Amino acid sequence: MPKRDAPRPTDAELEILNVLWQRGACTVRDVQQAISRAKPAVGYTTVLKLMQIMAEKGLVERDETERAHVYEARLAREQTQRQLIGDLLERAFEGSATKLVMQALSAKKASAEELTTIREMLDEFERGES
Amino acid sequence: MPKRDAPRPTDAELEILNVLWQRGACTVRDVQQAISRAKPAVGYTTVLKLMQIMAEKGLVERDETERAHVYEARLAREQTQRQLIGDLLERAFEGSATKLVMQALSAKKASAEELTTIREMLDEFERGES
DNA sequence: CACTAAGTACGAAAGTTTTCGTTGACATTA
DNA sequence: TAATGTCAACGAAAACTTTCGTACTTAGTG
Repeated sequence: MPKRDAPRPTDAELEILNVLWQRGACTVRDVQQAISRAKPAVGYTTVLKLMQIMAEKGLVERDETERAHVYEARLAREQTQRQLIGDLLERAFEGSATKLVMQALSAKKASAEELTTIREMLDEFERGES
Repeated sequence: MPKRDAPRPTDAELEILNVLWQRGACTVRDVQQAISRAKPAVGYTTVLKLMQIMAEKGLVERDETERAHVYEARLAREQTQRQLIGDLLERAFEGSATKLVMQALSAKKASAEELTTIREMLDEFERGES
């Protein structure tokens, strides 16, 4: 049986994935401490349980060779980002990427620098597509 | 007491909001039928219950003057879209609108026409901001 | 009036997500 | 070796989401 598609990660799962993407493969303790640095702190076993569930769901891969298991995100950050964007596109934007981009720019006042980067991206995108 | 901020709508709630945005103020039956046209059908009382909860949460406003209550989205579609995008930006894109736009374009192959529209938006945005 | 149709309210079940306590295994060290 | 600390596993509680059955109300109709 091939690995089933990874489901959309929940909020708490995404928080864990962010740590794994930023720091690479991690133990549960690594992740728990990283999260607790930025937040009111969540218990160790909470994070452990979530990561076990994520392994079952196929969101992360677990290396059990060491006593402290090491977890790694199974999909690249960009891949998950595309998944989340595509999902939101369908659920809230009627599939219109244009509208989504428009709201993205007004949701977070983009800097001039960002706008330039986006313009460059558009150029590249157009070249690659046509 | 001022109305508390509307929380992020859940998946099922967003589906209802989509109907209200598209058709304007609606009764529960209107919404239930609209949803059932596009889906395996969900029960009437399910939709009713959801809309009652949404009224409590402040996602919709309810007009009870008629026997069949009439519901209306409390926030404009664009406002909710911004909320969802802003939320996703924080949770999955480290706040980088640029990265989000990039993934949006590659998640859904944007057409040349869309790219043009986006460019125009960027121009307008830049003028308005600087 | 009795009956039916269409509506709201309510509560509870089922599913999912998030939380953490407890247990037992294993390692480190006094 | 005994005590202490770290870990995975498990189960269950708590919170939230989605579903629908049932009861009650009101309006229309024979």
